[in-house]
Amino acid sequence: MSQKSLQEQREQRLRNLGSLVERGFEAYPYAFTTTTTAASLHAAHPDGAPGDAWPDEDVVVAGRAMTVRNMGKVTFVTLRDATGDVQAYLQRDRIGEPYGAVKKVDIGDWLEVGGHPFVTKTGELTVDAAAFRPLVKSLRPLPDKFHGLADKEARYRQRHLDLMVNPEVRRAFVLRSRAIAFIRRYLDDRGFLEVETPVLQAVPGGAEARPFVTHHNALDHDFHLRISLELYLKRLIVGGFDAVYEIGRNFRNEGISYKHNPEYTMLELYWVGKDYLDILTLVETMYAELVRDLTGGMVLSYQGRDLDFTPPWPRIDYTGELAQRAGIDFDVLDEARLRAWVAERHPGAGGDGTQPLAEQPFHQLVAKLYDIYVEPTLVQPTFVMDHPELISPLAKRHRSRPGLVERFEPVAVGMELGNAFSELNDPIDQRRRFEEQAARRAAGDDEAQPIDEEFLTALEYGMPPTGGLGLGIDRLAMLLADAPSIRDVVLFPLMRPE
RNA sequence: GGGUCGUUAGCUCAACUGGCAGAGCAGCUGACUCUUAAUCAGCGGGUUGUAGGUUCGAGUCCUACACGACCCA
Repeated sequence: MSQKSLQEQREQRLRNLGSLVERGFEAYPYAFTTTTTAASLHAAHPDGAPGDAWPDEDVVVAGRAMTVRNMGKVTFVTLRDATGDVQAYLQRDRIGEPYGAVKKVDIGDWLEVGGHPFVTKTGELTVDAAAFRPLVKSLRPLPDKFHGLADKEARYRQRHLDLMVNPEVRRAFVLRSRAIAFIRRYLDDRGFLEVETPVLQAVPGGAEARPFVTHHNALDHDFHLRISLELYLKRLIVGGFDAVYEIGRNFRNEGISYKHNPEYTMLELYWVGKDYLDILTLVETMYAELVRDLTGGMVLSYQGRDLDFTPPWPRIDYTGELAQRAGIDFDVLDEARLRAWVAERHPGAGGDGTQPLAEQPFHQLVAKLYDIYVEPTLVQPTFVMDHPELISPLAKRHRSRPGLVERFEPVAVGMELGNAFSELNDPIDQRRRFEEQAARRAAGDDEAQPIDEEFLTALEYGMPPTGGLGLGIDRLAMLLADAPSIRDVVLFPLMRPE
């Protein structure tokens, strides 16, 4: 690919770097020290009027030159640091001979500027430079200073550029980081212990998903990247910890969509002595307090809709809601009747050539009906309660509702935000559930979970009654940042290599 | 997996029913001591995603491929 213009600009910038060195500047200095930042300088002088000046206040700021307006013997430079933008004013009469080097400053270079603050005729707080120093040369031109970088592919592949020129992008990732920090603080304050469990697993379990496979050379064995944190964390409960959590990356070998990235971040926690209703209270309170802490209110504006996180959130019944939404007037777990109903209502095969809905394995059929009739209708934060056992192989049977388990999912804007159970701690029942999963695997369902004998053995030592939770961090960040796609809250979303 | 759309200068985008590939920003030269999308004058910058095809002639039409976006399942 010929890039003559780009090459010319790069060569010009290298020549400019050479000129700066000839003038006695260090090409790549090792450190610099500032006295303030763009944001704190603005905060220190909030109500400056044109003509105001603080000649006794010496400040040093540093940042990337985003615009350079050279007017001959005076030059304005907009510097951007991690906190925002601040303008610098370089005039020959004040700086003296080194002013000649200003012509060799390119947009994108980092500059250190020392001087005193004043307010320009047009009311902008500015540092009147007594001295300046280049900190690093940018060899490449920045994207359009007005339009920024718009091409989504370029923004994802070159996130550094996206962050540089599209300041609102930074905000989403700051929010994400603060949310994670809040969760850590919240759980630490309640006596939870943060732990780390293996990413490389011989038997990937804890969820129904296809794993990535990798190979360990010295052991000459294939391992899987984890698809959940669940089974190892429960083994820690067996071992005697009474409240643990992990915030970590899961890897699922499946498609990409606005709410799915193949690697994504989950919070999982396990809490001894608690059942799913205790966990529900924890989720409701933690989510609400987090939203209030980060945004100041309980209502988030997401893609034009107001989401109210004020507890208590509505609770709806999985099977009951499905029946009502779909207009089914019998028990949705009555397989024969449901298949007949589906055969009548959804006769076609899926667009991807899969078998007709009515002929799919019953657990898949139920889950798909939920995906069609229930999940998309749930906009406000809502708890979906008491799932069928056949789609919940790790959750404890409901204490009073046959065929169901003690489980809930927080849902908002049609997105599953998490998943929680009264954890199944009966090793005999757990083995039976695994065997059902194994039968599904044998029948060709490669998302069904393999039997994890080590986990079963651990359970046989006795896991005390425990409530557990998985919470999607990326989707939480989407809500907080008002981001329409998960790729807007993942710094480097997975892309096919160019 | 299916459908629709997109890919033109470093960036943002034009280019009619096929007829010399353009603008703004960025860059270069010059002017300018309060500008802020600075302004003014001049100049350079292209294998139009890749590979084929149709045509006197292709950014434009056809085929395949690559990458991406959006929608559907």
